[in-house]
Parts: sequence; structure tokens; C-alpha cells
Amino acid sequence: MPEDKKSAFAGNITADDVAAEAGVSRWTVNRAFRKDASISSKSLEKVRIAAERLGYVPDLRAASLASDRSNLVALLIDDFANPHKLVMMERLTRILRREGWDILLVNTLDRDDAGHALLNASQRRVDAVILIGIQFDDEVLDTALHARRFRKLIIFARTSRNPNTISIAVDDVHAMKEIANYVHERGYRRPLFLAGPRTSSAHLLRNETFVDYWRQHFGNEPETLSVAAYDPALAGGIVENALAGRPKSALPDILVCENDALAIGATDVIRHKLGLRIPEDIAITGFDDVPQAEGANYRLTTYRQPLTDMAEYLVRVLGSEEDRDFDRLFQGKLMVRDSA
Amino acid sequence: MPEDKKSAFAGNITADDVAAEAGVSRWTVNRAFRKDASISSKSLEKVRIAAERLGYVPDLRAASLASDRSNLVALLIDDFANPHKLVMMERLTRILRREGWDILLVNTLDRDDAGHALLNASQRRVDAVILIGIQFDDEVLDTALHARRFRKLIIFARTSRNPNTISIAVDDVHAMKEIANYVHERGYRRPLFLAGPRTSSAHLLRNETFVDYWRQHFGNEPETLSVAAYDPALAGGIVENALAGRPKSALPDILVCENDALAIGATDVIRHKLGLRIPEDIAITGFDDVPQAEGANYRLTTYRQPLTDMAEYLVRVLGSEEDRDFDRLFQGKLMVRDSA
DNA sequence: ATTAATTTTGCTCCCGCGTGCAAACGGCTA
DNA sequence: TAGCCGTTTGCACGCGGGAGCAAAATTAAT
Repeated sequence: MPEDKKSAFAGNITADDVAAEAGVSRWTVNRAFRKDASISSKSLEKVRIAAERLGYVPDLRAASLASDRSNLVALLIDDFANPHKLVMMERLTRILRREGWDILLVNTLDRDDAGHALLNASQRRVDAVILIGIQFDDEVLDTALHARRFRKLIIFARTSRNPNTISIAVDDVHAMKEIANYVHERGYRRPLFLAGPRTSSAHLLRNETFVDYWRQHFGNEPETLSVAAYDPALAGGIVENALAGRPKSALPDILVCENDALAIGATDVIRHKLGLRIPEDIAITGFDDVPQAEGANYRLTTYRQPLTDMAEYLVRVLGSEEDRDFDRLFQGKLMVRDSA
Repeated sequence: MPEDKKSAFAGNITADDVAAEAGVSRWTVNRAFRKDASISSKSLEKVRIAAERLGYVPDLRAASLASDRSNLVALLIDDFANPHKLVMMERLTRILRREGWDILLVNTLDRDDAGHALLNASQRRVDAVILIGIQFDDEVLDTALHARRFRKLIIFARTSRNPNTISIAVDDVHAMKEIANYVHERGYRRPLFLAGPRTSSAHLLRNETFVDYWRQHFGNEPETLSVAAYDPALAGGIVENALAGRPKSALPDILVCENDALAIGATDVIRHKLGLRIPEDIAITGFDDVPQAEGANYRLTTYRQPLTDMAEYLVRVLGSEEDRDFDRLFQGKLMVRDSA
């Protein structure tokens, strides 16, 4: 009795079963589930009904295997301490799914793990890899591209010098100049730049740009502090260590932070450990405009990345068959609030 | 010249190619890439070398198709405004990957979308589905199970009455009683419970438990306020509306929040909009122990879920072939800080 | 050395669906 | 009604690898 297992576990209902039920061939059934298929409305309806009754769902593994397009993209992420990651993930996953892409999420533990993560992805034959981590420097990318099994390798929200890579990011240089100008205009004169991890070549140009620009235009050389990860707690520790005990005159008048994660950590410490007021004693700027930045507690002056536009562009790139240079920089927006 | 495309795009190097290169059969090659395979160390080495040279990586789609085990689990998430989600995702993805599970991430937009999300997952023939959202009430689950294509449906960090579902969660009842007792011991007498969305049947027993327990043991009936999502900003708005303008005597002396997301939003508003001190004017407790809870700014008294233990248990459940009742409640831990 | 017990290898037959083409169908005109 | 042309349908074959067994190669036992 081979017909009796329907009720038990619907796992093995295949297009053949539906074909028999609907009185058409298997290929007609498959066609009914592809959007570009040439099929009469009559048989489409028959297939629909039969499939419904049997609980048939096409097997994308087989489809992918046969067609060599998986409609799967890998999303490689590290840096889970940064609240901005949640926002990026939400935006990306929503838009990717809307366009029919499924997402393989890979938590990349550390820099050495990146290779394994890429291997993971290639075993599933993903159509593209999206990197939104901090550990993917040019060296890692080269290794990845060496064993290239993906048609596209996209660095999201970060630039890369690697020519085989597609980078979709905000224009850091422009942004930092705008921030530098704003900071100076508001009368701040002794900025301290709070930077993230100084990994080999993760091209976040914010630190360099700000410092160079400030030196060239406003004379003095800003101090820089570096945190080993974009983790508010870590950032707080570094800031506390660096500033505690300094006389008022030796304190910076503003902390320019590489992103909001650092800015938030710094804010907490400045208020609650150093007992200083923001912005009266020390002002702060961030970068990213995470949700909390707008909240009553931080009211952080920061720079908003146009994440939706960037994600929309990303899916366009994914859908494109051309082989041109897709790198693109987006312009963000300075969000002036109360912290600076 | 069929041998010349190696350099171009390594996408189509198959076990056959490696077999030819290594001088063995295709099946030996495949065996070399399976951990349980019976293969001589000699040929394993030959295959390793050949595979390395050709850049061969086994195709998991094909493997999955042939073996009917995909080693893929779907992770369905909504509620991206809750910072705790990031922590859960980090913990889950790390441990799942360590155990060899790949993850299909599905952002479930709204309740009606849950069905599509499940469909998504079943098309990839995932071995299990993990739900860590708030929209997956019993009705949605029933629909999901009706078209059951997954061997396991796991609700993480939330209980469910559905018997066909595996729920791995913290013991809310025990936890809330502990919190209630603590709150009372510390001398608070007019608690306000700040609850999340009151969806049909998402069994988070925190609200009921606290209110019932308090009424029975300490006499009065606590007020309850409900927020439409676990979103700090939303929570802040609700709290401000409810408390602004009340005379001091009509204010609660403590806000017991269903989770930290709400507690954080409430904290910000109480301090910065209502101008009250925490815990002197109003105390606050949370639930989850998100990273920020420990930070200098919030110092939130909250309840820590043993996420790592829960995730470890989850992978054990995934690996198990038995068909018994895997539901399990974990005991968490009250983290006493300064907010209450 | 010879036979029996094991391990290793090769092989046939699938897994479920897409590709590309040929056959069948339908509608329309003359 | 025959003749044409465009649309639907069916089909052989392939995608890359797993299960399970039989043949071959080792190893152990007598």
C-alpha cells in the first residue's frame, strides 16, 4: 500500500504524485510552480487543486541542483555586540525575502573562522555572499575569492579595495568631513576620535578622514582612542581609563565616535562614571543612527546611513546578470540632536 | 577542450573530476568527505590532494537531496526591535554552526506572513524550524503543523500549549514569583506591570503570574499596561502617556516589566521626560538581562535566561532521533542591580 | 599457506526537478 | 476541411551525490 503514507508525513509528496492526481505529466506540474512557465490556465488550475489536496510543495534543493541557481544568499556576520547589526539584518532580510532570496545566516566567530564560513556557504552553492562583518579584511577576501564558488561577493556597509568584490557603503569620507565641519562650527576645538578595532585593512575611512581633515583645516591634531570591538561595554572601559583623573583642561570637548555602539558606551561612562554632563562638559557624535540614538536617553547627534536604499540597491545587484563594476557609495544624513 | 575551465569558475568541479584526478572511483571521493565513511587512509589522502588541487567542495544540495537530511534549520524571527533578539541569535547561530547545522534565516514580517515563512522553509526541506518570534501563536502553529514538512518545530524562549511542538523556555512562572517576592521584600507596594503585546495565545505567563501571585499574597491588584510590541520607543510612549501628570501618590513605586526592551524604554522616559529618579521615585525590573542592562546607564535588576544552556539543549534535541516529549523549562537567575 | 573474517571499493539505482526539443493541440484562415 | 502557425505538453537526459549491496582487497586465524 504505497498510497497510504500521505497522512503520516507529507515529506515525500513529489511532483509525480501531483501529476497523477491532476491527470497531467510531471513536467506540467513543475511548470505550474514556476513563474515564467508556459502553461494553460486550465492545467494550472488542475495542478493547483491537486497540489493543494496533497499538500505538495516543490523541492528547492532539486530545483537548484538542476538549474544551477540556488536563490540563496549567504549572510556572513560577526560583531553581534553592535546594535546596528540588528537593524542591518532586519532591513536586509526583509528586502531580500521580498525579492525571493532565501538567506543562509552564518555567524563568523573570528577572523580565522571566516574561511570556514565561506566554505559553508559554497557547499550550499549560494548565488552570492554578503559580508557585514568587521573581520573580512582584504586578505580574507582574497582567500575567499581564490576558491570562488559564488558569482558575487558583496561587502555591505563597508568599502573594500578588492576589485573582485562589490562594495555597497555609505560615503565615509564625505560623511566625516561633514561631521568635522559641524563639530568645528559648533565651537568644539579639542576633539577625541574614538575608533573601532584597527584591523589590518578593514577600510573604514572614518578615523583617517576625520583626523586628516581636522589637522588640515583646523590646525591641531586630534587624539585617537581605539577599541578592540564595536562593543559599548568595551568602549566604555577604554574611555573611562583614558579620561578618568584628567584635569578638566586636559579633557577633550567632544568625542567623535566611529559609530553609535562606541558612542553609547562612551556616553554611559561619561555620565555615570566620570560624572560629566553631555554635551556641556563633553559632547558626543556617533555614526549609524541606531534606534536608541533617537531615544530620550541618548539624543545622539549621529550620521544616518540610508540602509533601505542600500539594501534595495543590493537586491538590484543580485538580480543583475551583467558583469560590470557595481561598487557604490551612498550619501547619508547628519542627524543633529542634543549630544553635540 | 573540456578540461580547461577549471581556472575560470570553480563552480562545476564534481566528485567525478576529483575521482579521475585521484585515480579512484567517484564513490570513494564522496566517502572521503563524509565523517562516518569507511575509507582507507591511503585513498583518503589521495582524494584530499586531488580535491585540494581542483578546488573541489561537495555539493550539499545534492547530498541533501539524496539523503533526505538537509542539515539545515530554519530560524524564524520577527520582532527585531528587541535587543534581546540579537543575543539570542548570536548564541543560537554559534552553537548550531558548531554542531554542523546551517541556518536559514527568515524574517517574519507579521502574523499573516508566518505561513509564507514556513512555506519558505519547507521548500528548502529544512530538518527543523526554530521559532523565536512573538507572532507564532497556537493558531499559526496549527497551520504550520498541518502542512508538516519538518520533523521538528521548536519554540525557543517561549512556551506553547501545542503538543506537537517542542518548547524550550525559561520557567516564567517560577521567575515571576521570585521577582514578585523580591519586589515585595524590598518594600515596594504599588507595582505596575508593563506587558508586551496581548496577542491571542502567545503564552508568556509573566503578566498573569505576577498579577495573580501579587493579588493572592500581597493583597492589592497591580495595574497592568500593555505595549503593542517589544520596542523600547513604543514602551516609552505608553509609559509617558500613562504616568505623565499623575500626582506622586498615584504613581506606582515600581515598574515590573515583561522584558528588558520594555524596561529600557520605560527607564529613559521616566528619567528624561518625567524627570523622576530610578529607583528612588520609581524602581524598575526587567527580564532577559540584555547586555545594556548591566551597563552603567541602566544597572537594571532583571532576570537572566540561561541562553547557552537552552541553546545547547536545543542542538541535543535536533540531533536526537527519538520521538519523545522534548519540552523543557529552564531556571534562570535574578540579577540584582541598582534599578530596584 | 590456505581459508575465513573484515575492511575497502565499485556499482546500480534512485533523490526531485530543469533544459531543450519534438510531438500534440488549438485556433484561424482560405 | 485542409493547411498553417503559435501555444502546450510530454519526454529523454542530466544535475551531484547517497544507500545498500556485491566484488575486490586486506587482514586475521588456523
